[in-house]
Amino acid sequence: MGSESSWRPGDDTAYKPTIVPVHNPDPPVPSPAFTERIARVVTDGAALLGITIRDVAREAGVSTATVSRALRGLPNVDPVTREHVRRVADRLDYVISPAASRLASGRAGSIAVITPFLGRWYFSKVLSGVERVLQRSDLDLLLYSTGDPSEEHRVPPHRRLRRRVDGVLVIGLPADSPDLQELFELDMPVTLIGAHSVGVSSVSIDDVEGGRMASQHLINLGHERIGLISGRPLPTPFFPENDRLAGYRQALEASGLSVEGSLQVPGYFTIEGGEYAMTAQLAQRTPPTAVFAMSDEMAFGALRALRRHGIRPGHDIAIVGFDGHEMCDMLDLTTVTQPAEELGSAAARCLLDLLDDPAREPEVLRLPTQLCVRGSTTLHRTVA
Amino acid sequence: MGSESSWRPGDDTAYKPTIVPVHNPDPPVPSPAFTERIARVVTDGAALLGITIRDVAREAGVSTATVSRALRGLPNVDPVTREHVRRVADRLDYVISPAASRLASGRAGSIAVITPFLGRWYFSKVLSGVERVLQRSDLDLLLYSTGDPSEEHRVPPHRRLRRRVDGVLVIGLPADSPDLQELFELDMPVTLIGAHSVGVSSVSIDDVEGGRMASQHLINLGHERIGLISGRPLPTPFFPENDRLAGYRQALEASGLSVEGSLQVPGYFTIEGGEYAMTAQLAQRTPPTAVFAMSDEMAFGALRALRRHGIRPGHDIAIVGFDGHEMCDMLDLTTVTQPAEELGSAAARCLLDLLDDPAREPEVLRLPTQLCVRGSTTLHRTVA
DNA sequence: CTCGATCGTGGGAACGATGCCAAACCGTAA
DNA sequence: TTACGGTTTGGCATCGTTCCCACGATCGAG
Repeated sequence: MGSESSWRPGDDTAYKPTIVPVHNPDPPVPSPAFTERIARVVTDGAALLGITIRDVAREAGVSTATVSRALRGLPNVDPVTREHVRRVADRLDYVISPAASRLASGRAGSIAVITPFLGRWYFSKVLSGVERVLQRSDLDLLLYSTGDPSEEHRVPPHRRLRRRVDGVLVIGLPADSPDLQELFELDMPVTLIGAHSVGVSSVSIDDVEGGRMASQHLINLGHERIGLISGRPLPTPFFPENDRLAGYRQALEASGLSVEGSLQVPGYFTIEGGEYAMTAQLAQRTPPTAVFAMSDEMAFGALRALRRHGIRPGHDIAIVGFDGHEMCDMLDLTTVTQPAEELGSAAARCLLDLLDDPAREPEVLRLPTQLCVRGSTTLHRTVA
Repeated sequence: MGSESSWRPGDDTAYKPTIVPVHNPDPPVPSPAFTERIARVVTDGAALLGITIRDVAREAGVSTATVSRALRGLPNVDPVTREHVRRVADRLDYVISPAASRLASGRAGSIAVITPFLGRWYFSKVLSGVERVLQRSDLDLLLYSTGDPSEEHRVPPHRRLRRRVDGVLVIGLPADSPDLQELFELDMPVTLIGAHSVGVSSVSIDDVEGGRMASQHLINLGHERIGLISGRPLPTPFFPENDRLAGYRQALEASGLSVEGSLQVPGYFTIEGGEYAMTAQLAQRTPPTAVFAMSDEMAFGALRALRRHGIRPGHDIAIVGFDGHEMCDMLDLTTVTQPAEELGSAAARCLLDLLDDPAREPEVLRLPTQLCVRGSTTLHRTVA
């Protein structure tokens, strides 16, 4: 280490380049408390005890209040003092105790991410985006997975969240869900991802537009019987993809096409589900000539079903997915791309802003989607 | 609510079914502290303050110590007292303050999961398994993503972990990594996932065996030029898949086949990387007749490259992946399946055990892999 | 030169639980 | 009756910060 900058308060305790100041035989005399502390370190093991802010304060010759202010970057600390405190803290390898800090400040220092799934494409991508932003804040990211919103929650997290987090990020819960209402009652900052609700911050895509885009694309190709592979069975009141469904319906109605319930089959957002749904579509007396799957994973399953039946996507039938999964390119699947990771990072930033100033107007962000046309919808269909 | 069970200590403060006990005009007189507290609730807003253990104690007519014991299920509490305290706590909607609890107990009440990636198949599956187990413990799950271990860490988390967590779960960091060494120096319970090291708990698969299984399968089919799509470029000292590579080499050597460096191309565990790697393999003067890709995602990319070149997997070339990705079935890809989610849940259980009793012998678990043969390796090859 | 403002700093009371120890209580045996 | 183990319970110090308030020093304006 280089030369030391000048240093004022309590010059008797001026910075000395000794590594372990305890062994320093010079005045100031080690306070009895400090000696006793060291004794405990020796007997109990250093790891158990750790250095506290008081040790830093004593060693730096200032008060604990000053150490706290200096280390947190608060104003009204002399730059020289601040630097000196930082040095001492560094030298002692001081780590602030989050528990104590949280207790004293009343802040939880962490935010919760609530997601129905972790192992599925969309959710893991969103989470990835969230984490990237949160990493460079000093907030902890607490992860809660609830399982499918239509099922029983494994543990309703609301109770746990109470004094534990400063804000919540919710992925893929429909805005009208009762679970969400409970969450709002906790009144702490919340940002929705992939959903939106009046008076609440949210980052999402325009699902209506996305659904319409996919459907319109099929209509433009001349299709008139357009099937839908939805998520859960359609009478489900609260489900995240109502908007995507609405887009599908609107597009069809706008073109004077009938929206037939028999052409809407649930695929449960899984590959297998998509496969079953496609098979069901094909079993109809008049099968659709085109299918819009509400997620790529279901579309993948649909493609498999088609292959099993010897039906060539893009030739004999048109398929559109939704998400922008990396595999679409491989499988030559037309899809509506959404920026999942960006949804996560934007939402995290949004929540951080909200934490800064809880009175701030809730922000509603819509990120763009894009139709990505591939082989599964190449061939135009002759209008009957 | 129904009738109240009998109740002993301090019968003057016996349970009364009033919702807000403060308004109860009977003795015992509300202590000044309590009145003052309520005043603050009124002015500052109830949400800010919250009910503390003292409120519960006062309302239940017992000491805070008893409340603490009763609510935490500690022994030596009269069942009647316990039930009564529980009821009162419930009625007041009391939530324990994690910060205070942690400060007093010295436990952090949370564990960290450190993973290089979140958005990739393997890691998201493992995380999913971890979360499922941790959910029903009372520990918080803190998520830290580091980015690729070969790159610079975005934030070295070790410092942050110090007083923040009771234990650490590490996914996919090679046991000999320097990062891991630093982690061990924190000396708190650690369980490795997908790696193993002497003296440390770990849950992994037998990667050597897995790599050999895949390679041997190709050898058995009569292949003699077997390419490898690895992760990072091979001279990398610390990378998680050294074992998988070792299995590949062992299998080849055991069959008297030469292990050629030119047949080992990095694919960076991504689809694109796999595609490039496969293209590079094909560009060789004598391309391999079979390829083992160290992950399914890279194998997917390889398949795409093959399609681009008009080469039919299973006919003109054999491909084996590694992981057991759901898409393998769709793409008819032979692969070595590993139980990613179970790795996560087993590791979480292992860490919980370790937290219970830190002196316990470190547990080393190996979960089985399985070769899953599909169309990409069906055709036998005539031995030259 | 005096009077505020402003800045830097220290003292000490919270924050809300836990955990140790002693006290109270209980039933039983001497 | 007393003594005595065992169980319940209460009192209180403690964990390591933050935050409020007070205090002294410095400085420019009147």
